Amino acid sequence: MIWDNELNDRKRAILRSIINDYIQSAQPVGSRTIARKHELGLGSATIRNEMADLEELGYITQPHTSAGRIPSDKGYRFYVEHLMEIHSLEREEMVKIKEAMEERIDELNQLFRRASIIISSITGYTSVVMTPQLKRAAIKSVQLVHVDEKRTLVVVVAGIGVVQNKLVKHDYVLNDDTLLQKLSAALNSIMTGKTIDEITVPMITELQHQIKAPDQIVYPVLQAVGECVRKIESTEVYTEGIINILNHPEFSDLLKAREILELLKEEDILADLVKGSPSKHHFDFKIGSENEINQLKDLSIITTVYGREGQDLGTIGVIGPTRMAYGKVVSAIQYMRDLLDREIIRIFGDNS
Amino acid sequence: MIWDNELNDRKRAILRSIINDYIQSAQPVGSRTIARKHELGLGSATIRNEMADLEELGYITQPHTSAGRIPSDKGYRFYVEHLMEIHSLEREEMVKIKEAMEERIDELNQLFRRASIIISSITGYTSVVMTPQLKRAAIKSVQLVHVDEKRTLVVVVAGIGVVQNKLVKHDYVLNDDTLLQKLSAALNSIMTGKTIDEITVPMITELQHQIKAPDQIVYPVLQAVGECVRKIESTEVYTEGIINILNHPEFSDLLKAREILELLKEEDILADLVKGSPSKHHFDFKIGSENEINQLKDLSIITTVYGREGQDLGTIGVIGPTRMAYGKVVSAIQYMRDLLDREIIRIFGDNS
DNA sequence: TGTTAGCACTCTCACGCGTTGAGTGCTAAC
DNA sequence: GTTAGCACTCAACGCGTGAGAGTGCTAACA
Repeated sequence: MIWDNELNDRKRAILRSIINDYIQSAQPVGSRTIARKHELGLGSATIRNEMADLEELGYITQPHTSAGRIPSDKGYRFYVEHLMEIHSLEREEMVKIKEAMEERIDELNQLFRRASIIISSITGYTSVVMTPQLKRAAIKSVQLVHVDEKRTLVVVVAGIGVVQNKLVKHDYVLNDDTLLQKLSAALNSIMTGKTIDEITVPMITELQHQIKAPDQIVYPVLQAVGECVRKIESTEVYTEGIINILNHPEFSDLLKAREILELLKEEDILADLVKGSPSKHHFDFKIGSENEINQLKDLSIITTVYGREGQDLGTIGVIGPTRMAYGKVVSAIQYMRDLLDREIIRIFGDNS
Repeated sequence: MIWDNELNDRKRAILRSIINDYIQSAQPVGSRTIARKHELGLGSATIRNEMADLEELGYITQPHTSAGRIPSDKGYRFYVEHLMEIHSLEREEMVKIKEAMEERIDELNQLFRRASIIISSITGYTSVVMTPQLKRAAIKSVQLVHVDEKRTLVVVVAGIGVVQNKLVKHDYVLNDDTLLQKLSAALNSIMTGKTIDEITVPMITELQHQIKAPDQIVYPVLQAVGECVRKIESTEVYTEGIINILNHPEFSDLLKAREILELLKEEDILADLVKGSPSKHHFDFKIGSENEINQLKDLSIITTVYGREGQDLGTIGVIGPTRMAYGKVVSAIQYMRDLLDREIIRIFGDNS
């Protein structure tokens, strides 16, 4: 950032005041307000001059000549990088979060859903939690469970301990599970330790030769295994509090609001939005027009990653208006990320 | 309905015209409009007189003296009972629905989700699908699957063929699944054919005596079985297109819209709203203030039931403004219900 | 007796207009 | 370099006015 020195301390202080005020009030803020509220020991005229400079430099803009100033995307960018104060959460908020997270949870999807709900309720914005993406997961075991004569449950356990299952319906009539046991053992012998794309057609034909299981059962089962692996490897997106968007005056225009809600509903768009926080202990900000999608240029997105270092890293984030309480959101996400990390270790054990 | 004769044919025709027009335009409709658009062979003055009568009887109201009339809840009620024409769906709509439903689906939740999405997209309103409630489901079998040394997957199959599973984490270290097989067999021997509340404590202690499995594994497993049964017996609510609400001019007031969205988000409220369509082949209408929840008095809800007669009946419905295209919605729901019935039989087989 | 043309009346909505107030930029004095 | 003062700008608000849609009522008609 070569521009860091473009602003002297006084300008920074004024910019910070403007943004803090605007975040709180959603109203353009004028020089008098700054002079009065924040004790900078400056008169309004001085502040006016500085504001004119800040405007020329592109940190703030004026909606119209006789209005106060509002921060530009560049202003917010400078704010999150240099000016923002991150005051930690209120004690009661922490308690609330902790209590909610400590209710007995032992499935991952519950955990993520819960986390998403809490973050959105604490911040008042929209939350997104993306599950870790497990690329090319090695299969640990495959189990077949006899449900009834025409249906079988396929269970796949992957390397780090994620489990998926799928019910298959087949035309072949199974009266007991002896065939399934044989098939299950055979599947394990060829699949264990491999990723799905290491399993080749010859292996399958070989398998069929060995145990002479009919096609009507083998194919559906294989397909289900593939489906389970796909589910294991794919990421899921949990989102909560989408309609919180409506609480903020910048979206009082129904048409715009609808458009945004429509977009945020789509999981793949959300996934696109929040992806790309590379390292841990680092927050990624996308502010307003830094976002690729044009309709969302009045939104900011704050994300970070959670999970065991180097392993399954998922993303957690918050979407809100550019005029977002950045400091508060950062601390909320931070707190939740730490809790998530702890819970994940509790559920999976610490095999790092 | 003692009032059925309160309206002669002409009044009915006029009322129908008013409602059809209003459903389409969302504007108060005046006497001239009716006289012109619908060929009733009557002058506007005559219609004005009839409208005055209809107003006095409470079927329509005037927003203010010099505006046209809009239907009251009572008017809509009469409309759905006597006046509404149910023209079947457009051919292309049917094709669209059928194609969407015929993509390979073999899990029930996918089916319901899909149905919900389609209904909401066809009608442009909010759709709700409630899964069948299986009260006191008999357990058909319980299977335990060895996942890794500290985790076991519990699979419960219930009478009609519904399957649920839950992953349990236990402190006891399992190196292979011999113990699980024994436990599984024992569980089956005491649980098969019983509902969950027929299983008593003595049975459990007896079981523990027999197979000498440690508490650290038996208790978590039992709890998981209970959890699975709970999931099997509980209903789930699928809803889609909530924000379609915003498309309708009656909810252009952001505050009201937000309130409604907030309510429709809650699963239990939805469940409350749509419950209570007793018999099959019958539509249940809740119009405006007939609804218990005051904030939703501008909404109507149309529901019907699907599923195999006498057995697992679920509910499918649509929520929209009282000014809803009732005819269209009814035919869409009808069509979808038939498809759902067929699919359910396909998945479960017809063991009725 | 039912229907309809005509008319006066009512009320909303959109438009234009002046006023108000917040906030600015500039200048001159400190 | 800072600040008080002043003229200027512009959105927002309230108000009055006129157009338009729709009504109810009356009187005439079939």
